[in-house]
Amino acid sequence: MSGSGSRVRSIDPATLPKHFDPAEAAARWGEAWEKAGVYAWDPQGTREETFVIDTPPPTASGSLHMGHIFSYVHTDIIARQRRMLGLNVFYPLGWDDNGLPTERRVQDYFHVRCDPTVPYDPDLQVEPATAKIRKGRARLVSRENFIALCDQVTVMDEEAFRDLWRRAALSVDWSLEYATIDDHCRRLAQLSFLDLFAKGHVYNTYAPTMWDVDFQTAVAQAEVEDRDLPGAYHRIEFGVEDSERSFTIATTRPELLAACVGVTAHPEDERYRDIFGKRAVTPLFRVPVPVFPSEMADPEKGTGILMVCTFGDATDVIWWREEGLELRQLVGKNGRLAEVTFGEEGFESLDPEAANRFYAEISGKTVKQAQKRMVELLGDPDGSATGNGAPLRADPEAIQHPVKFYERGERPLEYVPTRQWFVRLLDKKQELLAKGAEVKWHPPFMHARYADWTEKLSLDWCVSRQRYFGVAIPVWYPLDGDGNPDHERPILADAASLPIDPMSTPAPGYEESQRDKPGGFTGEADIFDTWFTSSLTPQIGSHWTLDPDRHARLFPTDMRPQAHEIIRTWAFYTIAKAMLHEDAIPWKHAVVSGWILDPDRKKMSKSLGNVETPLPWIEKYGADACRYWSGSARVGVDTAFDEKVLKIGKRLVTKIFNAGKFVLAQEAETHPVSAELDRAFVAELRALVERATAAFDEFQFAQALQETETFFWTRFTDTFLELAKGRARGDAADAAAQGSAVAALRLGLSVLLRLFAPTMPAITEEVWSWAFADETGEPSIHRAPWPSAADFDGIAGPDEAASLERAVAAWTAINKAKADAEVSSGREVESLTLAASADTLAGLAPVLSDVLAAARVHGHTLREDPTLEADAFRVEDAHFVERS
RNA sequence: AGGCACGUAGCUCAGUGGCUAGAGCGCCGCCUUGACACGGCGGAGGUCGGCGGUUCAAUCCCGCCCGUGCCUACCA
Repeated sequence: MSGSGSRVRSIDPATLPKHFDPAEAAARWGEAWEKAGVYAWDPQGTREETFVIDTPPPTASGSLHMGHIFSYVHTDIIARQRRMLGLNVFYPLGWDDNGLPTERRVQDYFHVRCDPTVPYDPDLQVEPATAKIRKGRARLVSRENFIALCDQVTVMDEEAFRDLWRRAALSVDWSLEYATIDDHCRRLAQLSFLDLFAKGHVYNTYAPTMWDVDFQTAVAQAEVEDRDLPGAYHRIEFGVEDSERSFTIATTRPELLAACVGVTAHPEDERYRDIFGKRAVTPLFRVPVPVFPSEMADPEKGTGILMVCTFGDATDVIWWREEGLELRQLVGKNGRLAEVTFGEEGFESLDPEAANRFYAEISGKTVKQAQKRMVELLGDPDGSATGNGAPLRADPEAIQHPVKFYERGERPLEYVPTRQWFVRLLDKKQELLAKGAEVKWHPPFMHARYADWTEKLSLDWCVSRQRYFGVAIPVWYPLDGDGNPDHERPILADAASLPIDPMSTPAPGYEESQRDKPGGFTGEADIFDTWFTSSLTPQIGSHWTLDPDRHARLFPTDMRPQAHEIIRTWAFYTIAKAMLHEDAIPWKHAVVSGWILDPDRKKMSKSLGNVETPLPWIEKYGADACRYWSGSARVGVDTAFDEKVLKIGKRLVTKIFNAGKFVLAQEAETHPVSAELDRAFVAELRALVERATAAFDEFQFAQALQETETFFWTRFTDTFLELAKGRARGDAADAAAQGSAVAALRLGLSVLLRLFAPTMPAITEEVWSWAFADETGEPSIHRAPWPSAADFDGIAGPDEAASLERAVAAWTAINKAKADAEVSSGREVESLTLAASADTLAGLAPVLSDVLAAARVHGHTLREDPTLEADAFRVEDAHFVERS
């Protein structure tokens, strides 16, 4: 165990810059990492040695904020730690660019609207819209041109995101980049549809569906949100056919009176029992409608009796279906009241002439306009069905009530009967719940969000959208002799032909010339819900059905990072897809990040105007400091944005830089760790590694960081380093003692750098490169082995576990004496007396010289004082050297 | 209205059935020290949201309440 004359010294501090420049280092290392392929996934790795991340594909809508940094850095920290564990990390990044967010951004950016009836213009050039252009009417462009503009904008937006990810030092493997609109993803999504069709999990049907009148598309349950809006109960008197009887219903949607197809009340409601089975007569339109009892009617609400319309709400749809009521659809796809004629089939009236006169007043109006006019009309006694005067029996009673909106929409959803494709899920709730329970959620309570949503699911998944920028549904329909499509017998695309667009490719067995001709075919114009594609991200990465070998290596994935507000969409649909396709779970762990809140604890979002854009912060504090901020927030916990944390991160980076500089500048003979103080430090270090590793195993990166950071400051730089400093510099004559100190300091630095590396990749790589890269043969710390027992091989434990603690206590006591005397803690001490219990003094002996050196004490006396508690020290009779 | 989470120092957050409840920032005092003034040392500051209960012992477990946030439900 001799140094045999070999010496260590790695750097001359004079050659290093005084301060660390994070921006310069980040740029330099970013380039080096990419060049060296540090983050490359090895396609030959087995499933066991591979760690697969199902990265969320961001919507590159052009708005970047700290929330993006926050959650993606969480994932990156895990990725880097798993890579250091020796795992073959599969860490792709995709872009979820299809769907409405992109369409909306394109509409705004160019001030255009898609109109499928406009012919394609191959030479179309559109400049970004100016404020002046936006004042005019939007330019109408063809479907093909619109899609091309979407492609153009997504490429541009993705560049901004890609730059941010690089600046944040995300260790993604860019060779695995994909976009949900690219050929591979379109192919996968269409293959998914074919598989679901073959297994009987999809169907198309004509039914009332939630419809956004602005975007003019169907939407799924998961995309619907309630908003509290002011409304009003309108009390309207109805008559009863062949009777003097009348009753008053209460409704918030008087504009749908002409769509009334029934009246209902609770079966036990004494007030209305006599008219069940009779026909009520609506005012104004004089339409007879059945009165029926229903358990769903609440006697406490309104007047206890209500009109059923096609369609005012979800309950109307149920009544309509269960009671087999007429369909009188008034609200059209554009949100305006359709033109109808009373007296014709489906719109029977006891007085068609009056009905049509009244209806003419609201026909073609928007729902809102129609309501206003309707209230006026209801004030007209001529409209009464009973002869009791104006049908509106009271002033409207203002209420506040929840109204369903498409989450991105501006006007309430309407139920409009349309033909849509659905994935059948309602009959599989139990299986979906079982699959959700198989996934390990972090934090565990996030599982409740999934289970809650799944249990309360009330509609199958509507996957068709009447939009343009997205993945086409790969079907056609044969046309009969009259040109009517047969939706019951869709023609499916051949799997080998995917991806295809049925609007530009003819159906198999047909010629393009037969498109939309009687006896020919028609293409499905709808596209898929964007979640239909993004729910396949695990399979997109694994090349499901296309490359079985790769699929076996990558599916199911290990980790799905995501935000909690999209558990009901992305997480739910991904679980559903994996189950329907392969009866599998898509990932073993779902790691759910919290939100970034502004200092007022409001969610940071574009619509609230409280977003912090990340680039200025990266420039001010450096990527490592921003990552430190992200990495200090625990999984699943909402976190307020706080600049103070960035400052702390930057301070830590500086401290690592300086500590590294000091440790690696020490020159000594090579010796093993042998001194008591050093062994005590190494024992603590070993325990730290165990705690940090255990935390990472459970995806608790914040805990690992906090443990490491606390240890770094309080056990390493502020204490051990200070206590061992003198010996390391060679103040003691003993070369072995000096070598031990240097070896322990270097081991401490090496281990701490590696523990910090996942969170702060640039500074740790920088310091690593000064010495350890060559020594270990690991050119990048990000491929270096994660600290483990192997790092401490051959180092004996301390004689007493508390040696370091005791040394610190004695040193602190001397420092306090200096503080009390208002002298610098660096002041030399001529002499002092150190009092402590006999046992404590005995325990201090092996580390005493380090304490005295650190405190710069020249002469000392030890005094036994049995009144002092264990490991308590008192400094007496201190005489300080006068400053020269 | 149900469910979930949260409520700890001025601020941002850790933490645990048991010594005297912690960190950083901020504040006060001292120290230009030899890796680091982008630093060091010392200090003040808390009825751990409230009320009950279980326990030898509760900030932690249980119940109720108050407050905050989120998810879900609620269009007559």
